[in-house]
Amino acid sequence: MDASANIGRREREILTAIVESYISTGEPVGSRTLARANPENLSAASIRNVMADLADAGFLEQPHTSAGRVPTTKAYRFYVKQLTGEARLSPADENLIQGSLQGLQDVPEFMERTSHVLSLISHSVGVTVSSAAGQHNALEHVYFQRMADKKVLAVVVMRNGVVRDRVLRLSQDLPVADLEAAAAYINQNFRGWEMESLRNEISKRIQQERSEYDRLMRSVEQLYAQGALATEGPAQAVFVEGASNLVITEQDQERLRQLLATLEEKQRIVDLLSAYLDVRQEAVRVVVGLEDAMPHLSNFVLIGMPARMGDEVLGSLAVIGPTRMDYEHTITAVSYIARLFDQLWNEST
Amino acid sequence: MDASANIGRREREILTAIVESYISTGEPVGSRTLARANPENLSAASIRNVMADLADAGFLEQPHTSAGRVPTTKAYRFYVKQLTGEARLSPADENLIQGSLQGLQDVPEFMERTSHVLSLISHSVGVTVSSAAGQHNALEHVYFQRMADKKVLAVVVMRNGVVRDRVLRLSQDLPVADLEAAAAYINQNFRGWEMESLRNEISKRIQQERSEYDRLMRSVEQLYAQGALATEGPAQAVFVEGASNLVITEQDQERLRQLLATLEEKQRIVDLLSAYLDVRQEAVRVVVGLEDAMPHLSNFVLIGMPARMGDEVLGSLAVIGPTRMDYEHTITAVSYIARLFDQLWNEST
DNA sequence: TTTGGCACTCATGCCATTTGAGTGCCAACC
DNA sequence: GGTTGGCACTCAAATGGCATGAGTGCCAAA
Repeated sequence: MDASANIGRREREILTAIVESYISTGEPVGSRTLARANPENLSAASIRNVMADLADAGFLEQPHTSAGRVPTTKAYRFYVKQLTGEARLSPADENLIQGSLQGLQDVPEFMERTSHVLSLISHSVGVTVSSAAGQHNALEHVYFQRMADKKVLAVVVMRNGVVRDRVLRLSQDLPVADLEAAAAYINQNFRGWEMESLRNEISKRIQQERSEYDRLMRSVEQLYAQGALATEGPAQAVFVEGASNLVITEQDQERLRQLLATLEEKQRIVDLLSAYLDVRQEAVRVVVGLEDAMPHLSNFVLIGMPARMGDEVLGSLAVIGPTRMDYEHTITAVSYIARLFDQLWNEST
Repeated sequence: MDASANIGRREREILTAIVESYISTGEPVGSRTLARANPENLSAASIRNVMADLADAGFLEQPHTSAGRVPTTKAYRFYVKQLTGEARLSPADENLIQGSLQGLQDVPEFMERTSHVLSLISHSVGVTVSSAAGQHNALEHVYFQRMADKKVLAVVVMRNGVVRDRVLRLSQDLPVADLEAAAAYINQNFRGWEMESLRNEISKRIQQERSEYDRLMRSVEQLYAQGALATEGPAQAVFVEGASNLVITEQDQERLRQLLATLEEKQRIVDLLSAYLDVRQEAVRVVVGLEDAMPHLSNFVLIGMPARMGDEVLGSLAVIGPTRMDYEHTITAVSYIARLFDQLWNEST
């Protein structure tokens, strides 16, 4: 039943050679060229036979009758699966990465530089997304500043150093003294609490006190209701770099335009990564054929993994590029950066 | 001496017609077509004469001998200068803008949405840069959090609601109590001070106290030395949107690639805007011919102005696009958004 | 000063032709 | 039976000739 069953050693070698040739040249690959390039024992005619089989099994396609063969999505998946994953980055690349990530101050900075360096190394689009604030985030300090009538700036500092600020619009004005009291109350009672349980507890206390006349709790309630302690914060930060690399790959004008437009829509990137990358995965994931999730990204590949700092997932890093890409190189780079990030952060903290 | 001297009414009309025709079609414009399109009294031959004069004066160029004329940079500058600036946006565009800017929370959000809406309206690249923190920024509150050995998170809240956080690496560890004391000292003594004079005063006091043994001042000095109160903050936020629009305009592959690459380098954008936009300018500035500042941006135009909130300059907004663009429309949109921003902010504050 | 006419230029599009890489299939070979 | 060489056939892409048409410059007439 399964067409892949008839894949023997010979077939595998030829398929690999075809994929690699197509990746490097971009031209449909014919039996003759292949026979000449890989001067193993095989002749063009034998290769032709194998190619016909591979085409039947759905690994190859012909753009038109008298052209060479082009690998299908299935072929790329097969090719990626049989990569050993033991490749190492070149020293030059390691230096490039280490240099780029030196002296990092915060996570967004890491995200930005990573997307950049990924785009350089993969010659495709480097993409990073910082997670919505993690669940395992403990409160360190809150601060409220009255800015105008009914308008309050809330600054929340988490234990891990993330600072979140937002402007709240209250239904009723609160004087500075009340704001200070509310901040003091929260800081004294909830410092070190995880944000989620903190929110639960506060809403519980608000319920309890509701009946009573308690000026303090009424202030807290107002602030809480307006999301003073919400952690989703602003939209997740998304960094997309290297879009210019697509110009070379993508010949068709209209497709290129749509591609760039898609990459500009941050939300789509977030969706894409969250659809394909699993927070728990330990290794790089390669997704060939993104057309299901995003029609404009047919013939594109996602190579990515979550960025961890110990147990906490701080975001995802990925490369989005054409199926014709150096998989091994890119996979190695992505995994290298993810590992390095975890290390760097631990060391310097 | 000045070639523009011989520009009469007739010449001006024809030049304007040529520029407009070229903007809308992209084809070199010939005397015949022009005569047919603008069925005024003039015949092709007369127009030819005028065109020859305009070409001599440096307003027109020919791609090759037997082709029509193309406006030069000089012609665009002339064209822009004679625009009345009295155009109004279409209601649709006004709605689009107002809708996009509804419910703004903070300046970066404004910047992001504005670059997007500008790219939509101009069909070019919308660019916004948020200023490095203004000079006229008063301190509201600082907060220090010890994160690890010699590592401190500094959070500075300004009176205008800008929150800046950075991780400091101290040469010597400070216990939590010292950090709290330092924060309290700064908050009590300098709340409401402008950042710049604040910094001067602090460094003065540090000088004075240097000889004495004063634990508090030593803590403050350390924190200050590591930039706890620096306001440049992280790199300025730059938002570039609509790069996909360039695909249609720019036919040449290699040029397109360089263009996109240039637009991806945030620092270049900052440089470009700061080179051409003056903080004090009240109106939209149109810069035709960016090749001086950036070779890859030849044949490109910058249309922008600073974004103000009262007296304070919060950043710049601009459109970067090909010389073939709808100047009047874009100018109007840029100025409309800048005005709207100032309004919106004042209203809601 | 404006206009019509005329000779000349050149990019562009069209067509027919050639070229070359590729395929499929068959018969021969080890 | 898998492998190979040979052969006829296909088709995209490159090539070159040719017609087309928009454009120019210049000149002479209105």
